[in-house]
Amino acid sequence: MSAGPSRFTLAPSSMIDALYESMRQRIINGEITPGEKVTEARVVGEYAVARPTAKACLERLTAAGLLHRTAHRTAVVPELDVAEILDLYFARDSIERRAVQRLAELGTVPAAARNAQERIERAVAEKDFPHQVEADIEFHTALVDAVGSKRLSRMHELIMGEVHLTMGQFQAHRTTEPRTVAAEHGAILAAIEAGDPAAAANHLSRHLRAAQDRLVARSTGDEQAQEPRVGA
Amino acid sequence: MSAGPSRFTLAPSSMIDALYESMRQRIINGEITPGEKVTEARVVGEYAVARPTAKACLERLTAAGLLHRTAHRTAVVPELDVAEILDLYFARDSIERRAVQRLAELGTVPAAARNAQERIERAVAEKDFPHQVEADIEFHTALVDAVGSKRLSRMHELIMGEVHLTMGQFQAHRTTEPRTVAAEHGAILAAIEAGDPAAAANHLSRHLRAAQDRLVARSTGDEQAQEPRVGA
DNA sequence: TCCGACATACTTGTCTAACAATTTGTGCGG
DNA sequence: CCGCACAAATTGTTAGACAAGTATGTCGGA
Repeated sequence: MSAGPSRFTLAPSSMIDALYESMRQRIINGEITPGEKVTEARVVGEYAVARPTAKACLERLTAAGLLHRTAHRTAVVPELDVAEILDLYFARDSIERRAVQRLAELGTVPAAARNAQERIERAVAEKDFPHQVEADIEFHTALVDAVGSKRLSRMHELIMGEVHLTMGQFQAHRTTEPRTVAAEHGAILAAIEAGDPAAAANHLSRHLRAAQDRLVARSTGDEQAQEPRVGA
Repeated sequence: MSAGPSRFTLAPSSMIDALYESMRQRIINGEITPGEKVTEARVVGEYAVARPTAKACLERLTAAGLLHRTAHRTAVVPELDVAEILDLYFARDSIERRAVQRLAELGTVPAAARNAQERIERAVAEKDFPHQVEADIEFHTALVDAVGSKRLSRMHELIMGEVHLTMGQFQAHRTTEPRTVAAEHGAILAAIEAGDPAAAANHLSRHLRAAQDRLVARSTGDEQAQEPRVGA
């Protein structure tokens, strides 16, 4: 219609949304390290926004599990211990297992999942770890979204922030084994296509279990090596 | 300790929390009917609070599914159609089914659940429908919480607001069958105590299916009787 | 030297006031 | 009867301010 002075706003149309996205990226990519304090005043200073805006942003991040906050205390980026990793993956398995079961019953393999898997392989070839992590998240999110349940997707989204957080921190150690991951993803999709709910669920649970074990192994191994090393 | 001028604040220590609780009760009990608009200015006028406070309250209610809101539009109490009821109960079943499975594996019957069941029977005897609904919610919440997974509980909480909403609206029709409900609850607990995950899950799914069918039946029946009647 | 109480600084919770941007409703004219 | 422009209502965001709570540091006493 009117080719007037309208600007295309790729920004999420809302100041708070944009803030949230930016802060989310920074936390996930490890730019803001676990244990680091994030005050409202700091956000105000870094982005030139008003304090209520920063406050709303921190509240959203807290709701997504990317920040921890109590009463009148400063928000901090959480460092998940072993118990919380187990809890997180139990919740994750509950949702995704149900999702792939339903998908197998319907026999519908989501195109978005195949798409994400291709992107994973491309990122692996280019040794682009951030995109590899992102594509992996998208693969699992695509599975859940394909069920078509708004509420299942919302519940999944509620915990995937924390999952992303653990993987982002994990990425610094770059000990992922992309070949195994690709094979496991393929097995899940194959079981869905074959219409075998039990097999799909089992493949998924094994896949998640492997990821969980890697995280736990790193977490316990890091216990005495808290400080980041400085030299090679 | 100074026994000074400290007042005992039973209110949830935060203005916004108190507001949220009050509004939540009013929406669930049907005082604010589905389809009714809830502007920020209205909340400001009714509670004598500042607009930012009211805004934060509405945002929380929206996150809990008790209000629907888009962009610059006024928030409204949602009326769930059949498709959304099915979606809601699919999500609910996913969580609670997993919970009772895990409980049966551990063989631990939560005391809070038995407690809630007693309260249901008492409310039924006194024909106190609001408390009956509340105790029923607490029964199911107790099952999930007993698993001990913070994140599973949070996901459950995310959708139970909407469940409470449907039951609150349902309550006006008072067509629940308390005897059947008590028997179904008992069967679930028995299966958990017996350590039979599959049986517990099946009992639970049947129970939820029955509740869902009642809601759907009412919803389709109400389709042509939209307006509330004025006379007896 | 060590421990505890008080004072101070920092951070968050909430309010008042205001302006900007967007949606919705209404009335006029074609 | 339909479309367009204007006006009202509502929300998004900002600024500044004060109160309340927490954490920290210092000082005095044992």
